[in-house]
Amino acid sequence: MSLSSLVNDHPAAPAKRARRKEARPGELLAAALDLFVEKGFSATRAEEVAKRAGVSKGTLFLYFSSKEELFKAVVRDSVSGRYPEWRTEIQAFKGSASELLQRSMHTWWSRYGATKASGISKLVMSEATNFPELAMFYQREVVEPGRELIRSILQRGVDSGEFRRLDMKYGIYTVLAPMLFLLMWKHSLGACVPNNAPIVPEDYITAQIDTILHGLCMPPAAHAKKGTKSS
Amino acid sequence: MSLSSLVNDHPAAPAKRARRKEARPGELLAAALDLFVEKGFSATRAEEVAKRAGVSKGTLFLYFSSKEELFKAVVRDSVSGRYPEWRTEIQAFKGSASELLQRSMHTWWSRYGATKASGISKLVMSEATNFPELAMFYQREVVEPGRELIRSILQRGVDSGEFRRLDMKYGIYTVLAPMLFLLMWKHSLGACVPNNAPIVPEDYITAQIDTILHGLCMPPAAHAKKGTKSS
DNA sequence: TACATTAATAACCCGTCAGTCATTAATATC
DNA sequence: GATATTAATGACTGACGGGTTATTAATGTA
Repeated sequence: MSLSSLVNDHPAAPAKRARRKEARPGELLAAALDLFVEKGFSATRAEEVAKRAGVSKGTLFLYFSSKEELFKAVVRDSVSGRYPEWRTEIQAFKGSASELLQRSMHTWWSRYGATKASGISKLVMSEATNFPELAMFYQREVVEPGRELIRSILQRGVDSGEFRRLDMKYGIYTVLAPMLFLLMWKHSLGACVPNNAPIVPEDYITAQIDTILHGLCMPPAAHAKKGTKSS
Repeated sequence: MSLSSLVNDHPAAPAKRARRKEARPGELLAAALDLFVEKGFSATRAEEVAKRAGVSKGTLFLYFSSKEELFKAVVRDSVSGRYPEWRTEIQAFKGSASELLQRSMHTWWSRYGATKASGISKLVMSEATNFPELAMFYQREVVEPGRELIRSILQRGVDSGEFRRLDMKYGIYTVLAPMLFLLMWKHSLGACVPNNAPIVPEDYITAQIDTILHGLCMPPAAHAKKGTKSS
């Protein structure tokens, strides 16, 4: 683009003050997602969001009435929207509950955990107490639906006799805790502390699944077979 | 105290400008811990810490050269100091690795997780990327020693044949992840979102231990015994 | 009582930042 | 081309907050 302006600066030139009402909101949301994930809600500067979107601060407030509204729009745009698709896939899955759980966890990582959008979850956990309105918004739009998805997976295993009978209230956390921990780690200490043995998410998840399904203890039946991994 | 000043305001009166060089640091640390835990690092105001310690802002900076130094002092005072005791207790424990793991997790909660000091862990996870120096300080003084403690517990179980052979690198997270998740939850969404089924930490930990040790799947040997819980 | 020392203070400095508003310029209409 | 409309701007405001410093007063010493 800088080339084009050197070679030919009349047509398709960057246009310093272009009027692009349609494109602005999307560009602002993209810039805001980047910066919220990188710095958190509080530390993100409205002016910097605007600059990254190629616009002045005044313009940002022309499209979003406040920083909080901007944040909510980002969440709706890049997090809540994914649930319907996942719900459908889970319901359509043919196979054992173990397989479903494995696939769901790996898929969740590749489609959400590994993307920029996952930084939003970390941000909310981090700043919930300072911005209770945002926390409640997130709880309603993201946490509750997510809980239901996990519950449906576990319930399938219990109903089929594949899983032990579980107290669902806490059983959900068996899945949720390791995944959210991975997210938090990736976006906090894992991101800024030099580590000679960094977590490889896929390996971490594989290891967690193995323990979630089979536990740390030697299986009672497998008397002499030390160290059996199910993989 | 306000009573004493009404009844008798000459001896033992609050003394507006008392010189108490010995007591200040401790009082400032206590006030800082409260506020850091309540609001986080960035959102905590130096002046408010001073006020809570019954002192002016200038006095705070007389004892701690900056907000970051104040924070480090809080960490040393209320987190790092506990490790030697725990290490000793774990090494001295007589009993199975399962029992040791159970006791360690419950003890960790009652002595750390349930206290104010645990808010420091949440704070660091939350603000690590914005304050990398603090993150590295915490990694060195808290995370690494903690990892070693968990490793020693799991290794004991593997050595005795009680646990399956584990990849220690990820095995540690089997214990660490559910505990840190509980901490994060307690200090974030759990603290500000009204919830009709709040997590009861002791029950959560008990449930997690059960899954960590035995997994979700029905034990292969226990053919018809659906839903067996260990505890 | 006089003087020296230093703990404590409060006003101050300087930078930051969410949100506003008068002004400017790109487009639409005639 | 003239005029109206409105997208976009950037200077501005008001509040905030970490850290400093000149001043004050409590205590120790003689």
